[in-house]
Amino acid sequence: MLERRIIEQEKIKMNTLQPSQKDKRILRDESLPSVAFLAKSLSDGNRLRILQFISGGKKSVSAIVEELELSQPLVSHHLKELKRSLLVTVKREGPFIYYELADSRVLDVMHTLSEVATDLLSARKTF
Amino acid sequence: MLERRIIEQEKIKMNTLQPSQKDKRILRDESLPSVAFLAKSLSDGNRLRILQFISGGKKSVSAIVEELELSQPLVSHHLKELKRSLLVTVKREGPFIYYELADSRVLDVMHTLSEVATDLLSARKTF
DNA sequence: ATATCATATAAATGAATGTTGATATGTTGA
DNA sequence: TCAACATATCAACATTCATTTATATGATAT
Repeated sequence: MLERRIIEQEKIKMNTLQPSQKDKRILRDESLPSVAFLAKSLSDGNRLRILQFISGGKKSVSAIVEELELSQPLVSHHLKELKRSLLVTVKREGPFIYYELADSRVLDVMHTLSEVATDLLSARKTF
Repeated sequence: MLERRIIEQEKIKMNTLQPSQKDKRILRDESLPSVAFLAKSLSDGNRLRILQFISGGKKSVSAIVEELELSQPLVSHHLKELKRSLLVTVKREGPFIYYELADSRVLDVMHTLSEVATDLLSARKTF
């Protein structure tokens, strides 16, 4: 019999009714690409290190290079990526170009993801 | 003269002193790879749609396929990726395999990133 | 003007990723 | 056992991405 399948289909229908009212955290589908785009910017360890470093105030490229011990072109590349996602702002001062964190909420996001990772990993080992 | 450069170097040194005390949101370097890994899982629009859909309760693969109008192998692939990052849990029930959101905080992260994206884009147009 | 410093860009490469189409595995009901 | 369904895996492909090395652009000081 196909009872199980039919029940399954009904559950699907019920669960998809008015999805936006069930949880205020639900986002509209149109906003997901932007979220994915920002998340992609946060998906590289070196970029996260850069963001964290410049969160202490504007930093020049050479300062980032020295602090993170990465090659200058690599840092420039990642900064270009971060600029493309608007996560950093740029300001020229004399020969230096300073990069600054555009929105401190990305630090909150990083912090939350870190906690989630810790919890998920510890739960993983609990069995 | 090299005064400017020297001053620059001093500023760098001052700003990097005791970085962990300056802002409690600063993470240890060792935790950044985990954050990057989770962010990578959130960096695809289809995966975000899946996460959002299953946030309403456990969903079978076929339910996801129908709701999101994606091919079944593609959904399976993304679910495998989400499982790899521990963001979803799996439970077999009869012929169906149900996926569930492992941690609702990823919804908060998505929401925050959405707000950040909105604000950054609107600031972009303000000039 | 020119040498030096700060940063960006270009070219090349290897690795990872998203997607599709075809096929395999596993479960259920007859 | 067998047919039908649910899901996973495989192979192939195009694309993106992180990184390196080399070079170009732009600002400053002499």
